[in-house]
Amino acid sequence: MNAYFCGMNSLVEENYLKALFTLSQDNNGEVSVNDLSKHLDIKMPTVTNMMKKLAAKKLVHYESYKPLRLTEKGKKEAALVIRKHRLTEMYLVEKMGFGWDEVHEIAEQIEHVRAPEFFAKMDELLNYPKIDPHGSPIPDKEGRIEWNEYSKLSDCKEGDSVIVTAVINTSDEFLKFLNSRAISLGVRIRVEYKEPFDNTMIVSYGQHPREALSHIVCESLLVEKI
Amino acid sequence: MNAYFCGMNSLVEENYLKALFTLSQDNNGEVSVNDLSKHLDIKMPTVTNMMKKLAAKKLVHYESYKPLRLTEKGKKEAALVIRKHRLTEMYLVEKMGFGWDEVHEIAEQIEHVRAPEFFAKMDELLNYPKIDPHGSPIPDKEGRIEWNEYSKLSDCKEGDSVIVTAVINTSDEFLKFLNSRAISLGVRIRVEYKEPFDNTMIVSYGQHPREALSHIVCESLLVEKI
DNA sequence: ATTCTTTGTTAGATTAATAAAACTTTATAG
DNA sequence: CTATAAAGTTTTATTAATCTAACAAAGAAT
Repeated sequence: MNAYFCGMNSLVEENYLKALFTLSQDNNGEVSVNDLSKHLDIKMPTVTNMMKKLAAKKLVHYESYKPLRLTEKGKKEAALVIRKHRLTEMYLVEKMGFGWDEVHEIAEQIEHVRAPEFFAKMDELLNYPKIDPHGSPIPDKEGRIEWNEYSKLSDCKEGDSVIVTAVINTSDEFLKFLNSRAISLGVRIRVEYKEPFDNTMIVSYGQHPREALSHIVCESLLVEKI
Repeated sequence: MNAYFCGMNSLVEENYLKALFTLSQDNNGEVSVNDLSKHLDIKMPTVTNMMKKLAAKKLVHYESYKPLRLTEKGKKEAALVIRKHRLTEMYLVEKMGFGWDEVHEIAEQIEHVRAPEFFAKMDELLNYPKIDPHGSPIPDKEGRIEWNEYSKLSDCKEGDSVIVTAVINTSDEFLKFLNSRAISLGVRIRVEYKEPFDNTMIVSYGQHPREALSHIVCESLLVEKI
């Protein structure tokens, strides 16, 4: 058998779990064999078969003709794969200089690497990020996910009041910039005006009644609406 | 079939090629089925089978009961896998702070990632290194290898004259240190004395008749004997 | 030169992941 | 309430990678 190369729970299994996890978010935990089949581009009989195997491993609840549901164990496994994927995306963007749009395919591959130290190191070098470059939450080492509704400051409207919750870009320059404007996690910001031409925002916060933040900056600040 | 996940030439195939390449260096290009079998920890019949498949793909020359030999195409493929492995090792050490001893297993996994941009980026960030952290040459993008005989300065004896050919550690601090002592690629160094206690070396070069280089420094300098 | 050992090959079987064809269940539309 | 469509399942088959057992060739040792 091939488990030596592909790892204990194979890369194939990881892909099924990830797909189940993703699809189940849109439909309160239930996934149809058909949707899964289409999502993975694998024929339905194959999917049915694999579901029986995953059920035998207590990773999914499976009953004939019923919708599929991940077990708690399955959810955790899936979350850990997603953790590897999102950490990788974050690393590729932050530390290697890839664009947000370029990293998905690469991360799709690297997420299957079996080397905990490697992912732990990325986590450390990124300073234990809670979100990925697209603002999606990164599950923790136990597979737990903080389901916060983050939005980019750049997506807020005039009059919105928000709390800065995370930064996407953690480059030195950006952090220095934030520092120079006394913006840090937890700061409460109000959008006073949004320039239609270049999307620059005039905001107020703390001792700063009127700061201009460029669109680039606003895109890298994730906030929670209040 | 599984090629969608494992890639065009599977990860398994890559491992056979890599092993063939490695083993053939010790024996002017010839490898026995037995050695390959032991090296990969795969039984002989399986190896024979695989050799027939690789022969069908023109990657090895195979004749019953004769030693195995990689074809030119096979050598190139193998070198490209080794390139990915060594680039990865170099990246893990240089950019992520792993120790030389920790990186092999991780690189063993990442070398099978199919994402040319990823390896190209590592290459770029490492400034196109020619050798890996152990001083082994990194094949170029065409799979060509410069077969130079590099040794570490720390392995040289009193009286040896050498030319500095490469540095293993490319950290800012180390490069600054080298700069401060006017050591750069191409400098001709003579080992005057080697302190038995801590392996510090007293060397002479250019305008410097007597510089002391610690063991740590000497281990990071690769040289060509003359 | 005959025997024994090592090395290599063949044949047959297994497992994981897949698909095609045929069949069954559930849902939908008259 | 049937008839049909859609979704799901079963059965059978294929491919890649592996193994064990049995056999064959090459090489070494007397």
